Amino acid sequence: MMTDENLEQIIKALANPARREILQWLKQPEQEFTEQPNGFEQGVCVSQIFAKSGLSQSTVSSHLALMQRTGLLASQRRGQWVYYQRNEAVIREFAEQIQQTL
Amino acid sequence: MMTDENLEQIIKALANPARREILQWLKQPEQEFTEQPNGFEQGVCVSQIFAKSGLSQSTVSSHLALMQRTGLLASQRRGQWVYYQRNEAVIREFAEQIQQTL
DNA sequence: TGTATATATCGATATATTTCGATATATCAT
DNA sequence: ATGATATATCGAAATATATCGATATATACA
Repeated sequence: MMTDENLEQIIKALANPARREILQWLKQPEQEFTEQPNGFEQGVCVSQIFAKSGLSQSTVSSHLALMQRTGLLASQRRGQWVYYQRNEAVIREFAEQIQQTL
Repeated sequence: MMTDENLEQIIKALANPARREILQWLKQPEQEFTEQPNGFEQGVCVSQIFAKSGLSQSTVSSHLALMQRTGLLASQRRGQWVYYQRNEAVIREFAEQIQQTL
């Protein structure tokens, strides 16, 4: 069960269009991004998201970091790259919480 | 089917704790507010929400107006009073949209 | 050990949101 | 009409968020 604070964080995270867009892209990496060295198993690396976003590298990095803090995303460093992916469990729980409590 | 713009408005509306709290209060007016002249059938009047909120009258009024613009609330003037109530259809549709598209 | 590449952090600025008090408007009661 | 009550709007100040460029850190490779 998600804390109220976490719920609040997630709602705020979603209140930004750039972050919502990134979250959508990460649903279907094969469709949204070009091939990566190690495939999309561990997620999509920051530079790909950056390339697609039209935002600065620092802005993208901070959006990703924020979504990770909320639990919406998980990240894994693999050498020089950091791969971000959706945390489906958290996303599902958030959606259920909204259904039940809103 | 809700437009993307409306979805965006609603998420932003919910990104504020005072507005979320008001939305919760309006689920069970009998429990949250003192009796009103005409009962709670048409909703709860601004002054009651104001009294409970700890915010200024103008702030409460603007939160309510914003939630009405998004569709989350509906309002009805009855003499000097304006009654606000949840728009359950919109709230339900929003929750479903989140479930399906997040 | 350098140098290149990927990502994160910092500091500054621009924009958006929240909140308030003052005031306007709308309705009611006398 | 006048005064009282309820709500909305306006303008300003405070706070939060988004964004950027510059720079720091982390890893890879020659």
